[in-house]
Amino acid sequence: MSTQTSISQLSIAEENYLKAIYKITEQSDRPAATTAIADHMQTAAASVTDMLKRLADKKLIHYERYKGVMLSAQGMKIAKHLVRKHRLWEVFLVEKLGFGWDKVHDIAEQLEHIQSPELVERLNEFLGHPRFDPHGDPIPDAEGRFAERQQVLLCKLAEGERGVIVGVAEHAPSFLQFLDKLKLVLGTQLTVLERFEFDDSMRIQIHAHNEVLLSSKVTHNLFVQRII
Amino acid sequence: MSTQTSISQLSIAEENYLKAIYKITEQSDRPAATTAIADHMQTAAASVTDMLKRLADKKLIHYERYKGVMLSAQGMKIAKHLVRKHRLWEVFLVEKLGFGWDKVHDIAEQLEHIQSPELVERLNEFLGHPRFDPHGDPIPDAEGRFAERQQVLLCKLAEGERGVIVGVAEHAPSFLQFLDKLKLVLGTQLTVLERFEFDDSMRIQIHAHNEVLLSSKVTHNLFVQRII
DNA sequence: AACAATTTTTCGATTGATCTAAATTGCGAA
DNA sequence: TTCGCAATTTAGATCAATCGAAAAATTGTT
Repeated sequence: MSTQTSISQLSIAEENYLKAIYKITEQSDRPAATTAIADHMQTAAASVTDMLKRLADKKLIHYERYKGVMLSAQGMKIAKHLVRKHRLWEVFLVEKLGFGWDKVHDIAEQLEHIQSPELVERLNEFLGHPRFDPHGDPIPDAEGRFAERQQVLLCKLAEGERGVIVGVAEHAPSFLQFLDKLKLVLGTQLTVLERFEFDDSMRIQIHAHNEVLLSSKVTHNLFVQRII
Repeated sequence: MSTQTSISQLSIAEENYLKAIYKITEQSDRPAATTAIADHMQTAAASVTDMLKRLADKKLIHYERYKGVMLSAQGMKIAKHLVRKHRLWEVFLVEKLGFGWDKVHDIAEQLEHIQSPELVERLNEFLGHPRFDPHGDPIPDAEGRFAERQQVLLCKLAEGERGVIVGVAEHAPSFLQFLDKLKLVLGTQLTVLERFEFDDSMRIQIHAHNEVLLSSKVTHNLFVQRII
């Protein structure tokens, strides 16, 4: 057993900062800048600096002034647990309560702060140990491990290639509602009929008969798994 | 349609005070005293006075200094909505996630602060519109109306009378665990075999064969519905 | 290398929620 | 009726979280 710091009761604000730092550093693997965090959290840069000092005192981040910030092992653990909770609750809201995938983010944003390890594990059980959330994002397991998946952006597919929609890179409700309208939901199979270089758009065949023209914006935000 | 004040985004602290005032005034119908609130919330009396001023400014309570406090119509509405959410979440935790009835209070205490009217109504639907929570307490409907039920304390039953357990007055985990041990769960039918005046205890028949002696403390905290 | 632009931090202040200690009010008993 | 105690409020302080403005550090450009 490791030296359990009892998941050190954090405030909601502190948890939100950890999650923001996680999201920012997740992509680039480089330290998160103060302004990047401020942008992500819709707060003033001065507020971020204050909080970084507090989080550093609690050993949740590695912080040197003017140098950006990285999560410590403990901070990473908490951040991943928050992501786990967020995504499990999203599955609950969509699968059990029937919410649309465009409506669940804000509610899950609140639910992820509920403190109860047993609740999380029972919820996971109740949902059948889902590995992906309603947007196709992987749900880390209790130890913080993510499921891997062969996925590429739709824009990477060549003419004639087939794929199945497995996720979205963009989570804006308007984008998700647009996908609903076009019946481009997770699990949908498609074939690339034609690619137009001049504007990066693609003509796509969905199911048997439907055929749609997708803009660059769309093809760059849809994850598919190739079907060979 | 009424003049929806948009359920005026309150802080968790404010919501907790409203609920405490609700619980205290619910029984006696007389104004809640500052110290009663302080006891209930485990805070200093001075903190209560501060908060009462803030809640009075927001028109959620009727407050005159030194005179105690009552909920306003708006405050009552919010308090009842909190009770509704709390009890619905308790049903969820017990019925869907398999928690024991002695484990759900603290988690529901957190979940009741989640803000989303749609979530509450979908949860209610999902749970099959329950009218009572796992402890037998009534769940107010969306308009704040409670279900009525013919219930009396077990200690009110005469020798020979029969009843079915429908609720508990005391919610302490230790009491609930004790009831579990004795298989005195909600829905259990029982018959009063004998009453002992000297210590107010009762000999009770449960199901077909079981027979137990219940102390005054127990019989004064179990609600039963008479079977005629 | 020097300087201008940008980023980040510091400073001083505010708000909400809390506390202890001191002052005030209300009420019951003598 | 008044005196004393308990309840309540006020006063003054703290802590977390936030802000705008000013100062400091870094970065990039010439």
